[in-house]
Amino acid sequence: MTSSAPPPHGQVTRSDVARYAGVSTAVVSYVVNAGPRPVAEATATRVREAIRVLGYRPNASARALRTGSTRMLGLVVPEIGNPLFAELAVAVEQTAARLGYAVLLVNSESDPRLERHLIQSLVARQVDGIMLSTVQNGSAVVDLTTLAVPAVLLNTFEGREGVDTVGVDARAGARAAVEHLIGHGHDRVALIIGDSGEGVEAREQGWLDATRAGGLIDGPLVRTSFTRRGGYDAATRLFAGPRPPSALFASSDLQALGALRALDELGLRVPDDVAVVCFDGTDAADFATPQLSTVRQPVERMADEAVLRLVTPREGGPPRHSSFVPALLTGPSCGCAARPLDA
Amino acid sequence: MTSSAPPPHGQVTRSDVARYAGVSTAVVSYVVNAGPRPVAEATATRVREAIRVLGYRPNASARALRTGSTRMLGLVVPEIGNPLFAELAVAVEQTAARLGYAVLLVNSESDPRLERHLIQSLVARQVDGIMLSTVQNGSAVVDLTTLAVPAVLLNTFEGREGVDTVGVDARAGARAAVEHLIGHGHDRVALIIGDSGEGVEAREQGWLDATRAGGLIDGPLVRTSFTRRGGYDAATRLFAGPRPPSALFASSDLQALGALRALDELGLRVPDDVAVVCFDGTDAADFATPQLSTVRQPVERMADEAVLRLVTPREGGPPRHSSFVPALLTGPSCGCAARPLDA
DNA sequence: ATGAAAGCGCTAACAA
DNA sequence: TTGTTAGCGCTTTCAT
Repeated sequence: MTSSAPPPHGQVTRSDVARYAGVSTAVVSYVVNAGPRPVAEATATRVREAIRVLGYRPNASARALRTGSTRMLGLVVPEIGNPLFAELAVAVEQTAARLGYAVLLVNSESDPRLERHLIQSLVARQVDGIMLSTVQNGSAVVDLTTLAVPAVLLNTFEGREGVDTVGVDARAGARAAVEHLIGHGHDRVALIIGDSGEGVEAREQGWLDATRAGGLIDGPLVRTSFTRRGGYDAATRLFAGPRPPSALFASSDLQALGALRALDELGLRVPDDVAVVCFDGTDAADFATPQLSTVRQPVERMADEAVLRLVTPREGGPPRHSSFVPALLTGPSCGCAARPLDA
Repeated sequence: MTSSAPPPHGQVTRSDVARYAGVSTAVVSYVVNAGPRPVAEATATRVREAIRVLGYRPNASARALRTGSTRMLGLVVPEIGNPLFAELAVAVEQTAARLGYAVLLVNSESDPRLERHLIQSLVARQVDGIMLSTVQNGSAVVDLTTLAVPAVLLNTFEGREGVDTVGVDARAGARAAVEHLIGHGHDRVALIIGDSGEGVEAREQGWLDATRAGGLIDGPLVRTSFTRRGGYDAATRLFAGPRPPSALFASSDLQALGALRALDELGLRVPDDVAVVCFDGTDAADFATPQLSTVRQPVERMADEAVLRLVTPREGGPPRHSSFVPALLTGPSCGCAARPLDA
């Protein structure tokens, strides 16, 4: 039993370990980081033992200061209560964790001012990269390019000047959804569309593509928030008018959920009186009553791509846009058969 | 126009600012931190100008290393896809932000092993405190007390040895819910209960309290996960038997959502054939079809309390338990009138 | 294979 | 009121 008890107060540092193991602090570093210089196996064992005995934990702040990397990524979402963003956050976190990064997840609550503030705060905390699911189309992006922190924009439909982007081909997805409704014989397909944020125009365009290709006159359109509440209000308004639609395409699962509620209150049955299809493809759509037909965003793949972009920064070259293809999942809400629920 | 351009590469540091403003680095610190020593207004203005011109941002890692505080809190939740935890996360984030703290939010996916790992990783990142909404009842808590990081357990029904706890009086809430169903004339109230995690026993106990006080025989009980899927499976099973219940109490909003779906598939109407009440009181319950009667957890107040506990550590004294009283929100799913939706 | 030591950017005690 | 400076814990270059 040698001396070298852990210090009475304060944290155990690398030099406590070094002293206990009878080596230099450099060697402790080599052991902890498995490099960059080799260490004799016997020495390494002694060091590991010292670490265990003393309960040593490396100080991440010191390491970050020294290396210039916190191994943290920032993720900004408009609202974590939206299952799409919840799923995205989970996927991002998992991918990041696999690569040794932690994720600082923050909520902009769809507020551009708050969004800006949060981005600044992430930068101040020295995150190694920022993923932004932005509310707005322009301003925050400017910040991003002048930030000196790698950034990627998530949920964008198309590329952006000066930033990497990752998104889904929302136009094609929306078009497929509406074409499917037309295939069911509907000739008046209303659109419930988000009032801001990325990909709104694309979804609207896809809806137009399909209605026009199908020779339909443009159906009614309501612009509202991406929430349950938005969908509820929109559906209520759509069916208050004189010529209600026979089908509904909602730009988010959440909006469709709200619409289902409104339709129920109006005594309209889905899909008999009104067919419904939506966009996102989260669990919430799977378990809605009736199960919602929905355009599934490949959240995991988008998350992987975004994280990879940040942690393997490409040298030079123009910013890139990755577009993923969404898949239409059909279900009873448009008159198709139910799909099996995930286990 | 003096010299002192920002350094060609690398970050602008406090000494760049000091040089530009013609002061010492200490003064820059005093200005940035508004203390601890006073600075002449003229000097402060010059410093602020320098900060602006050079685009200086304090390095959080260096500050953390120096002060021993990262001003970050960790929040561990079992699943961010559950709206209860999403709401909790938002509330925690807001309270923390107000006090100058950021929140590292992580997902344990209800996996005890992962939960442990995440807690360790939060400690390694030097968070100033940890909030844990734990999956399990015992083991992780042990970790917590030996962690040398302030911790508080969220979503607990009662106090715990050695840790601060914050929770809801789930037993009283469950009892109120079930008594309400009995008041509607139901004499066979099934319980769909979570299979692990905090507060499970309390909810079960509250259900028992009510059925026994009402002179009912104990209804059927299904133990399942806290998810939509769990509720769906449980309801399916409950109504496959010979003597189905006339009412259902589910231990989470999500379970109730799943149950609604199952009931619909079985051709049972709510509340005519089966009444449903659940626990949590999230937005999801508000917008379900039909609107769910639910026991609302005061998420914001619990979050406030948890954050406050961590950032204002009390000296000595035994750990404390804060219990909040939930409120029963009635709605059509049990036969009451709909409640107005939040704006 | 290992050790000594510089220095990352910041805060605050001490000096002036 | 302001300046000087030690040192937080770590990584890594340069010696040995």
